[in-house]
Amino acid sequence: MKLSWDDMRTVMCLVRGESLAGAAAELGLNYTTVARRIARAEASLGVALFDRLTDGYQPTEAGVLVANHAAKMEAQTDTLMRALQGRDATLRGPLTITAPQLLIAHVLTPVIDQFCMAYPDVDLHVRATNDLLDLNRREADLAIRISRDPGDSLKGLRLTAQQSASFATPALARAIADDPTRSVDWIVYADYMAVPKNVDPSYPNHRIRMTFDDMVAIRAAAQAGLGVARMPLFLGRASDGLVQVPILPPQPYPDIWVVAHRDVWAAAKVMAFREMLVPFMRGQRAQFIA
Amino acid sequence: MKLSWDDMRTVMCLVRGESLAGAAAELGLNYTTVARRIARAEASLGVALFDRLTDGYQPTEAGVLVANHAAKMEAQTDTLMRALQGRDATLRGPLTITAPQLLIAHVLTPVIDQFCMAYPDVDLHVRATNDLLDLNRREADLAIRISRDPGDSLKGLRLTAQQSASFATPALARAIADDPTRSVDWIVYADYMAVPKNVDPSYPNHRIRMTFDDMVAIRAAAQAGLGVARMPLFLGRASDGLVQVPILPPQPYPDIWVVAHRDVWAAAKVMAFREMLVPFMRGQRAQFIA
DNA sequence: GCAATTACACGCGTTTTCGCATGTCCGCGT
DNA sequence: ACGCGGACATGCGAAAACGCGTGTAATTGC
Repeated sequence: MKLSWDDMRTVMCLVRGESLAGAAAELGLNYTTVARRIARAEASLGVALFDRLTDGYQPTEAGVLVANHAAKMEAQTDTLMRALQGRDATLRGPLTITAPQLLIAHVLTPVIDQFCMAYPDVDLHVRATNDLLDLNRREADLAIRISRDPGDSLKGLRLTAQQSASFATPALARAIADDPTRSVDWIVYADYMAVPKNVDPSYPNHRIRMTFDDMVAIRAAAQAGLGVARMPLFLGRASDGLVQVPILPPQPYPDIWVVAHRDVWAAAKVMAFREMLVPFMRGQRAQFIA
Repeated sequence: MKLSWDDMRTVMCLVRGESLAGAAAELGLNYTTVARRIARAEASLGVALFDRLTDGYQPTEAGVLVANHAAKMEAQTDTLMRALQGRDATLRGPLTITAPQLLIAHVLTPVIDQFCMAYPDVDLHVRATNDLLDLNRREADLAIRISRDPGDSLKGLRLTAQQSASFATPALARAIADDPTRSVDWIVYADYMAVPKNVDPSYPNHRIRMTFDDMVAIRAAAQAGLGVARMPLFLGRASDGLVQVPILPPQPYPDIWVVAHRDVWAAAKVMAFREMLVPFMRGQRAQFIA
């Protein structure tokens, strides 16, 4: 009736991963090892933790119980790791940052490069994604986010305000300018199935031509001349083949923040990055507002 | 920067055990293994967790940090184990009970024997000690305690009230009866450096002859005729060579309880023991009160 | 209806981990 | 001063854990 802590973690990963292979991937192990550990855990507890079904391992009630407790232990290790990281005064070793794909591509590359040059002993991992990584679970140490506030349990600094506006190809822009009453084709976000508010009333006719769930795709569609897209000023200005059109005057858009968990906010590497990022972004403010 | 959960546990045990050997004993490992795990933990974290001094391993600030978080994880595993145990509906496997030394010796032996006969598949461990074992940390599953209430987070059932009284050898008892004014020598608890309250006023002269921190020793001294001792009725009555003396009339004494953690209270083995214990103790009540 | 895929069990050879024996350093008491 | 015991380091052989390859059953896709 004595269970290894690592075996508890394995049980948790198997419940979470829903298959030996999934758990093994999360643990960085071969799936046979996961199977063996589960067998050992069940033997030492004398309780079945999983039902072996044809399509995989299905946790029993007891298995879920173990997994839930292990999850709390994992939260504890996350807290510990953050605490250790927050104490770390060195400018060596790994640092993971995350930012929206397009912000990295069009704005942040220089400051990332500058940081790597200045601190060659830091091995910087950049996770360019639009998903919000969980800083509590240490998926990243520092995040640059577009949002209205830094969020709970996170510490943040507002880097700049920004605005959005409407963009299209020069040809389409000219056509609309020539005939403001023609119907304007919009390319919009999938979950925002409407023409943007506050469009200039000189352009009375609109329709939604297509929707995407990804800004890269929206921009590509706009660059292909398929319609007008609303996007942050920095993005439209940095995109070849697009010009700003006056249909939608510059609108408020969520601010850009740099955020980190409170525990790691003061870590040397996190501070060093921030101290390079903040003045850099201050110098770039003109890109973001009209 | 990835630390095995078992290594965290090892760090905690080393901080707690204060030497490789102490930690190894707690973990059931060889001390070399502990040393290796600590070295591995430090390597993977890149932080010194212990200072190697000539007289052993001294935890650094970071080591204490790790140990504190591991302690919280341990509490979590304890909770889990109790939960699993509470779900256990079998009457097989280990069951650990604890009770005061003298209560086992003079009262409980028959019911313990009865239980072992009735449930031969349960391997019962009895921890006869006056220390209060920590039921939260699963040092025992069920405890029989002499106290005024079951205590926080524990569930309990009052088995019987009891009283204390004064006991001495028959010779000493006669001598005092012959001359109530002679000075009565008392043998008392070390931390209770006073003659018991509520002594019969017919015996006006008292002095404390000696103190002990252990009831077995007090009884032995009384049996050797060194003086009068206050003890629970059941104990004095069951002790060869002692008779009750009327100096101290029967006094209230803390009740006897059976207690267990709430999580394991309803476990099959715990219930089975309780269901044997409760009627047994009911039958023994006359032993405990005048 | 048959190939491809997913998910797992099993056996074998390798790597890692572990326990034991030995050696060193140091403080302590005689 | 010298022996003794506690606490740790080190090297070696044994044991445990692991990864890989193969085999099987059920499901999916064409």
